[in-house]
Amino acid sequence: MPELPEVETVRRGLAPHLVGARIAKAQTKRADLRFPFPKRFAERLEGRRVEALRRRAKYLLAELDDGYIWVTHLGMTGRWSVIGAKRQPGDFYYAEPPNPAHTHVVLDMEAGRKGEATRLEFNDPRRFGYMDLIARDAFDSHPWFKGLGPEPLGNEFHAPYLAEAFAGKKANLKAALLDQRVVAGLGNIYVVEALHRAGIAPARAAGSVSKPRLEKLSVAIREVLEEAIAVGGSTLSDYASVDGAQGGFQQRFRVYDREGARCVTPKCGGAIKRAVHGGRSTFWCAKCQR
DNA sequence: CGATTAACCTGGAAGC
DNA sequence: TGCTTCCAGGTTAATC
Repeated sequence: MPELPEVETVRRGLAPHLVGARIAKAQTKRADLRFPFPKRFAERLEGRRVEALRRRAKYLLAELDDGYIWVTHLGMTGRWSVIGAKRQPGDFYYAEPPNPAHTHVVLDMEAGRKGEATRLEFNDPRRFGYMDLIARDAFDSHPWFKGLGPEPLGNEFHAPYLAEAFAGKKANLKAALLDQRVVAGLGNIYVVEALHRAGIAPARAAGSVSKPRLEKLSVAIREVLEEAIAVGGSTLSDYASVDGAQGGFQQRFRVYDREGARCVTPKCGGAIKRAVHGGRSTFWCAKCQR
């Protein structure tokens, strides 16, 4: 269930092992994930030094020293693990180790920032994840990236932007926020949670929402993402960070997966509803979301 | 244009 | 103990 906060958590966990380090050995265990790996993928990774690890929307971007960007999308169940990472019992629980039958990429790193040689494994039971190597100067025109909207935690995302993006739109708000061309990185959980915090019904036509409400919405989106990142994202079943730690934000869901429960908004207490739209569950409080 | 369905895959939970 | 059905973080194409 990697949405923006989960991908960001993985990025932060992976960075100390990747950035500044050279890939000593790369192995793929099959020819494809959701899509075929690029030609000679493993060979092209071997010997490369990772100069930076960034995130765009739900993609991880590793900038290599040969001018290529190595892209990973985690799909639904993709997981990067640092093998042998010390598990430090802290605020969060630990996930089951991934099933080795679904480990598809193995990287042996030379020394990273921490000075340790580590093994990194990509595991993905459903194989909705995907990877590619994109030349840096072709990145902006690449089909996965050229149409993406602004980062919701970036400076270009604010109420006036939403007003412009939604102008004349008859699609419902929830669908509009899931559209990566409008804003990049939100998924089902965080859209539903942000709409609840903003007090707006998911079925509202996007173009019909007032400016003050869009202000509330833009703030709610930022807040929910920042809170989620601070606790390592949300774990429904598969997701875990690179050291096996589960997220903590699932304990703070106000509507997601809470059908029939009472709304926690002060003085509300309405019943949380669930409906399916476009094949995905939507949760909201019929009393305080208008 | 917008809404819905299916497709890509596996595994876990629930129902009978 | 089976077996079947439904469901899940994402993305994209086809169809109505």
